[in-house]
Amino acid sequence: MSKELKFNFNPFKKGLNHVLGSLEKDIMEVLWKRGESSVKDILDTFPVDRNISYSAVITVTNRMTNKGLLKKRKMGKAYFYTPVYDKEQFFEIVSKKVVEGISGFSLQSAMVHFADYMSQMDPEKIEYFSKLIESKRQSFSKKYAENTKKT
Amino acid sequence: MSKELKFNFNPFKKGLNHVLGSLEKDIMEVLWKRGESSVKDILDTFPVDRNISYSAVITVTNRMTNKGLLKKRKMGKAYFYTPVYDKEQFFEIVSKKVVEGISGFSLQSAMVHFADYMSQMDPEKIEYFSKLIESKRQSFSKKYAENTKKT
DNA sequence: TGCAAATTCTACAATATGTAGAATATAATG
DNA sequence: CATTATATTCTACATATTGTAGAATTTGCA
Repeated sequence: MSKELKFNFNPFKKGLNHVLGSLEKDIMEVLWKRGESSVKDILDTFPVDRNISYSAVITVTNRMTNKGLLKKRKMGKAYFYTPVYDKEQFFEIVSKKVVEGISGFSLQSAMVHFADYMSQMDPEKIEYFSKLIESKRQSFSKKYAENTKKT
Repeated sequence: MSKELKFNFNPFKKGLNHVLGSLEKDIMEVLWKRGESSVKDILDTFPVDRNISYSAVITVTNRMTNKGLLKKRKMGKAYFYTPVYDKEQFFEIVSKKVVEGISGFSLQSAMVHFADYMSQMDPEKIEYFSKLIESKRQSFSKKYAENTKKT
């Protein structure tokens, strides 16, 4: 029943808007900050000059629930919404899926451009990544050697 | 005037369908294979049982032109379409943009998942990437050292 | 039981993509 | 130059996603 999380990645947007619409993003951020909240709670966090109807928010929270982003629970007369994934998990899931997707799309290009991107980063990041890859490389060699031996 | 290429990346699809709709993909592939072609040329490459109208193809080729995927040129009575980017360039552009996007989204996660993905690849890929990163790392350290010296 | 508050339903807008019919334009040819 | 085959343009509908909201209905609580 619980839908699998599906999303698109828009490379031309920023931050959460890579993955979420503008209102969806605002709602997610409110929920990550406040935790379980009602539509009224969410509306209350919006600046007064943001003219957005109760209905609009409810429609979007329900759509997000159907998309697997939120879960809802009735308390008193209102529904309260909670993110299915906390912020860290969400970024992890998106990153994993996009990295796998782009690697499958063109591993060679992905490697090159990732390396390029890294090279513009601060040395610590590159060091970190370099070591990460090296450890992967070694653990793989080890496994590979073992398998070879077995065969 | 010539529009900048814009696209979305759908991590849940495969190959070119990560970026293109089904008909768009088929058209791109025909054009990459045949080179500059008319709508009729494109239609002729489709299997007979694929009932698709002339209008449908023309509409999509024109939309692709507006999106910056194709350029068109009148020859005789018909327009002929050509990809703005060859296949390799196109994969490069998409990879670069998506890698930059996902790195900006969460560099830490991207690094980890990219390393994970690599670790499932064959050793040659990991070796290659390991060396790529290492060379980037070293050239960066060098530049960094120089800049430090200067300051 | 009655009302305030919340939900559901429905619907419209914009964008993206697939699809195609009707009307119109145009090149080539007799 | 008129006819005709063919290509284009225009328009429009379908589905999907996201933003938006009014109207009708439900419901919890006082």
